Amino acid sequence: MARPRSEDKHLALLRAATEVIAAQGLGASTASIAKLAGVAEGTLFRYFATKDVLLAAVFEHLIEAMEACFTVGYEANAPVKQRTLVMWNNYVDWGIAHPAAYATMNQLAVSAKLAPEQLEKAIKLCGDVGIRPEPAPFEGLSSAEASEFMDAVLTSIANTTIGLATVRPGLTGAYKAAGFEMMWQAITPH
Amino acid sequence: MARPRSEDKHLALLRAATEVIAAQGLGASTASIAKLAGVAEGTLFRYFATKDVLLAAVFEHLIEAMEACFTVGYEANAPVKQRTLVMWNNYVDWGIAHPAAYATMNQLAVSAKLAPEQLEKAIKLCGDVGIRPEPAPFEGLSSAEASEFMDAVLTSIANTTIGLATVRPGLTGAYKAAGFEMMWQAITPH
Amino acid sequence: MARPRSEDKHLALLRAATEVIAAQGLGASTASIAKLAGVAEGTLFRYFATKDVLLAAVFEHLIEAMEACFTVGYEANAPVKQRTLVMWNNYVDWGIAHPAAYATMNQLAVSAKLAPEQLEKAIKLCGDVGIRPEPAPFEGLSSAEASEFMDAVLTSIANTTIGLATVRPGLTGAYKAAGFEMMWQAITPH
Amino acid sequence: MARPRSEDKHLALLRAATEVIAAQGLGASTASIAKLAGVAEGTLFRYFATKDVLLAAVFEHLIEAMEACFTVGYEANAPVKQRTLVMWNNYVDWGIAHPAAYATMNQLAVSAKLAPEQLEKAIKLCGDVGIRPEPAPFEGLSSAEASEFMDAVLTSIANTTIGLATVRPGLTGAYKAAGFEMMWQAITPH
DNA sequence: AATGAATGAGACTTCATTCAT
DNA sequence: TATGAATGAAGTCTCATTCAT
Repeated sequence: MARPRSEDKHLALLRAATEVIAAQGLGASTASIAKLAGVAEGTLFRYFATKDVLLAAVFEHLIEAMEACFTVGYEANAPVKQRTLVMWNNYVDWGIAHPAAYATMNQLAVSAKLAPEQLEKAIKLCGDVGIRPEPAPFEGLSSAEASEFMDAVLTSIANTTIGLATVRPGLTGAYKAAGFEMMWQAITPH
Repeated sequence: MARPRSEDKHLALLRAATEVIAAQGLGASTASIAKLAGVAEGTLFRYFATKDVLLAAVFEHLIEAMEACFTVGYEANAPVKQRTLVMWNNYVDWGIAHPAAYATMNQLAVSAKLAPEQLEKAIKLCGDVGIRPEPAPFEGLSSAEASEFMDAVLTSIANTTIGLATVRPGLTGAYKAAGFEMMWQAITPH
Repeated sequence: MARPRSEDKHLALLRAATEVIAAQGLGASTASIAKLAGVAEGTLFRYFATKDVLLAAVFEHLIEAMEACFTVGYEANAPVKQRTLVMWNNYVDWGIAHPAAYATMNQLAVSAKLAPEQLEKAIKLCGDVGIRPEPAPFEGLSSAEASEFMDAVLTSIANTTIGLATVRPGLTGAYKAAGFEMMWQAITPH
Repeated sequence: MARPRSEDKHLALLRAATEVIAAQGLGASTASIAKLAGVAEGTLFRYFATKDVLLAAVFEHLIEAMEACFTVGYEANAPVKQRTLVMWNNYVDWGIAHPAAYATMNQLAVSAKLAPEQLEKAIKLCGDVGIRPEPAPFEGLSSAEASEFMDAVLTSIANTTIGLATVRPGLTGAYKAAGFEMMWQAITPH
């Protein structure tokens, strides 16, 4: 019967937090976030009980936003390399297109402010990105350990690609292609 | 600023900062750093005019410390792959052996608290790490651009290796070998 | 070697807190206390880590101040009633002379902000006030229980006396005498 | 202010306030009171314009509730001591039976949040409790002043009795009897 | 009349930096 | 030079009260 809670404000706060954190780091004040979102300082705490709760929600939101991009253009029947390429492009494109989101997500990922289960989710998502060939047999690593390592390498090359492409947007296409080639060589058994 | 008296205190502050920042992040208080260094709160500011100045000095110091490890075991006449392996091991071993230094360096590198020329230095160092084969010719990238990209990929795989090895110390040897293989495949022209 | 911590400020804060709490209750802000003490807001927290710590220290300080008045005029050889009268007067006079201290002490005593051992101390002090005849035998109460009850009654009558005397200062002398008589009748066995 | 609709809600708020204040002190939030009362935050302010107004109403309500207990078992023809005993028991029993109400009333009584005329009322009620012998003639006090003092003493002993009985419920009967004896001795002329 | 979202003042506390000793 | 007491701005969060629904 009262004014309903505004989905708009909820979203505005998440977006504002994403921008402000990208620019100023996790130390960004709740006041600056509220201001950018266009709400009063106190209002932020009606939507998120605590700054940490807000940060967790931002992470969740960014993960979901990213996830949503991943299915685009994906075809289950295509050969492995092509499917991997689609995912690669989706991920890299997302990172380049949303630099604030990308930066904030990275800051949160290394911040020790997230619950373990949230990081799990993110790691699992990264695993999904890695449609890739059978894990190469590495001396001293089980198949699962090798898989995990390869996924991590895949992700780190993608991040490197995003980083450079953001700095030199003109070379985005070339970076994406070259990055994919390097990544593919890295994780293909020889 | 005249060079302050005690070289000991200068160093103690840098080390204390490294430890405290690794543990608590860049928000760590100057008071806690001074305390761990065994000096008074105010003394810190006689050695470093500002917290940001201290942070920059910490970064500089860590870069130098790392650099010092790089020449170990290096032989100019050995074949490329072997020389690269030596550097690889030096870097990865350093990261694993000095987790606080490694963590703090990474925090600083992404913190927007560093002057551009400092980051340059770090990037250049990473370039030096990369004793590696001739850059592969990538469509749309100049030789210098390809070089830079390959160096960045090399570094990112090394960091991934350090990260996993730190989490699972028992597999350090296997990670180092597998990581090197993947990296080498990635940056070798095919 | 640095400026020594000021005993003056420590005391000024305790006194300011006593005054402000007497006037505004335990909800009084630390800012108002610091202001009345003539120090910066932050300074308060150098002397007392927390508002609760300050409150506990205020209580302690008031108890000690009160204790200090109790030995005045006390003669161990005098008859019981006379010794009791001396204590009675000391206590009542103190309460009347320091209304803010008296009010603040009472507020703190009922505030659930004090550690149990602090209340113990206060209760023990009240017991000391009660130089009084042998406990009367009350049906269903052990000697210790009767003692405790009598002390409590003694204190409550003293407090009542202080309260009325503060409201009507002109009658202080009469209240003190009448209060003592009533108290004495109450706790003397019949 | 037009009389609000629901007598139920009015009462629920008064009761909720009594409970919450007993548990958390006068700093208890209006939100928590509204919640316990089962109404919305804003609704509270339709019944009580201000938090202070609510507090005053709570006090009033408790005084009335207490008053209602006083006539129980009272017989105008009985001897004085017996009539006094009836009142004594009524008061003490009420305090023990309604600890939240009793605690809240005391908190309010010392809070400086009440208008003088309200305290008057409370004091007058305490006077009514004191069916008691003729005031003793005390040096320097008029008959009215002595009366007032004796009433105050009577009340304070009753409160002491309630306090101890609440802490040690097993001794309630003994405390009540002993308390009455002490009180009676105190206020009987000798 | 009732609701609860929104507000912003103000509470407690931390901290980089200054400065008296 | 070294110290650590002092400062006050700024941060997170709470809450009485207002107001759109």
